[in-house]
Amino acid sequence: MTTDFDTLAQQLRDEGHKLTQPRRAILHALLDSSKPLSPAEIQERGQTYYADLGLVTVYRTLELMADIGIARAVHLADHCHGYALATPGHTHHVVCKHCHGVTEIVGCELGAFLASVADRTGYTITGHWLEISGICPTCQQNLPESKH
Amino acid sequence: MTTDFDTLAQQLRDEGHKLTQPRRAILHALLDSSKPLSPAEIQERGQTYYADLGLVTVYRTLELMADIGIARAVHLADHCHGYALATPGHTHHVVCKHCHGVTEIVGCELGAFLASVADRTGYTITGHWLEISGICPTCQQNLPESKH
DNA sequence: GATATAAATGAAAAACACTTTCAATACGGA
DNA sequence: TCCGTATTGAAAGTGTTTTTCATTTATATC
Ligand SMILES: [Mn+2]
Ligand SMILES: [Mn+2]
Ligand SMILES: [Zn+2]
Ligand SMILES: [Zn+2]
Repeated sequence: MTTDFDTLAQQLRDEGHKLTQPRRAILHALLDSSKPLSPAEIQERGQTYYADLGLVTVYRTLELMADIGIARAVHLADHCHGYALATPGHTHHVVCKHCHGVTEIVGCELGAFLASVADRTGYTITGHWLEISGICPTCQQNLPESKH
Repeated sequence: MTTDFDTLAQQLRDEGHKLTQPRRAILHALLDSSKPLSPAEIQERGQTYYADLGLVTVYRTLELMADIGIARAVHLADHCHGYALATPGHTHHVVCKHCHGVTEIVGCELGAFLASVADRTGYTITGHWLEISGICPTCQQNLPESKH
């Protein structure tokens, strides 16, 4: 159940990537932390494992690890890059990975889930983001073949 | 039900803010669009309504409108600022608005909701973000008073 | 263990996104 | 119409992410 270093390292190898010192350092940094880290934080912590670790490599490696499924990007509340009018009633969005079109989902059915989160964590919940990604109907038609 | 220009403009006035040409232009730009726009896109489109619209004003106005509840920030998939290991089983996070601590939520209870989204929109759903914000138990104790 | 080769790296610079400062302007009440 | 203040845009500053490219490193093969 616990993801350990060797398992993650092997996943890299299995996907045909090299197991380099920078990548080892980044894995260790992520394993050490109980919370999401910014690229700069990952560089800083990773340098205790590999002193020359560069920031550019951190960016590249995180992208690679996210592609493979080893790491995941977590949006922090700052630096939001899009705005929409706040339609009454609270909505969410589905974004097409291919054409980047956005479809609004009216209605939010997270009430019960959020209540249970409040229960389990002790947090007072004040807001949430939900964004769904997929392929829109139009793009499904135009690209019935490839995968990436 | 439809949010029209006059209603939104009046909301600005009601909150004690001036109804300026830049703000009008930004409202029009947002009303025109069916999807979330970046600040730069809003400036560009807003300039068809007010040619001198500056980007700084766009940032300030969006923040104001979000405070009032007229606009909302929507995270687009780019420019993520944090990474975490993809723990097995798919998790979400609650982020404390005060201390920025992060608590992981194990388990995802969105299956039924996502299925209904697929039904309603025709999208093939390939992934989702859910992030919850609130005040953690510790911060609730340390700040039982103020609001902002 | 040495060698060959492509993948991966870090430095530097460029591109981009966002914020702060401040003098000039425009809104809205009187 | 006039006035006081909220609001504005230019400019400069800060921090983040990407691109480019010469060098280095991992690994497969010998
Ligand atoms: Mn919701
Ligand atoms: Mn989920
Ligand atoms: Zn599409
Ligand atoms: Zn907290």
